[in-house]
Amino acid sequence: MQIATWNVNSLKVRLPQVLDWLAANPHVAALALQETKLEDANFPKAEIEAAGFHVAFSGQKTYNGVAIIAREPLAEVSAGIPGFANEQKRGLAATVAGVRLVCVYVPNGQSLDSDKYPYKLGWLAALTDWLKDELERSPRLAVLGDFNIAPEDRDVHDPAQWEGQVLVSPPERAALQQLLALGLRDAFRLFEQPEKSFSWWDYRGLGFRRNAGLRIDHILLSARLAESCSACTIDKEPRRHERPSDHTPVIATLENHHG
DNA sequence: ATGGCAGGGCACCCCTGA
Repeated sequence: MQIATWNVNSLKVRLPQVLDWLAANPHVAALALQETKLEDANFPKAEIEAAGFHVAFSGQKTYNGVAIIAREPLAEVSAGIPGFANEQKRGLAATVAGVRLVCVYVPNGQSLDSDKYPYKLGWLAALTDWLKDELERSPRLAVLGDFNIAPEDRDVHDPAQWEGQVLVSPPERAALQQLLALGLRDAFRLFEQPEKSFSWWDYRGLGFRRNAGLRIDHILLSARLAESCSACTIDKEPRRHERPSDHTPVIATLENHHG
């Protein structure tokens, strides 16, 4: 089975692309979406179910919003981070085919001197606390989403240009390392990868054409799932579409095993 | 030093994204 994540930057605009992509990628058992930007009352549940999928979602008007689309029913669905103020709809967990999936849209942070920056770090700390418990309950766990953190300089098209900015700052990178220290692995780095591999490119200034991007969308796997992971790839194809999202899907392939 | 592009709200210019 494959699991995938994609920040769609408005599901209202991108739903046809999402359904086309799922049809073209039949091994994707579950797809985590971020930035749906839809209140639950307006979520296209019927359209997604009519296409043969199951779906869970947690959204709000204008900003944020997360969803998980799956080919099998979703169990034990929970929105948000337990014990954390969840006005911003940025987290969703569900179990699909025996795998615990946690879909995250980590706050952007805006800039290092913004109030949103400490909010981002606090959000990540709360996520880490929660996932520690979640991992004890669910050894087969994957955290998928837009982390808004480029883990290392090799995940940045121009590290000198980005130095000192949000998405690459040492405290953000340290927060990601704290998350990994729970026993999670960055699926993409389990394998040899092409240099200059990114998952987001700025709409402005021909960012995609210049490959001026960042790798900020990640799939983190528990030790058990990392053992069964045989590939992790970034699918750049949707970024070439008309009206693309600025992010592209990231896909991890998990070999079937028992237990 | 600034804006570039895109989406949404909601009323046309502003906010946010990354």
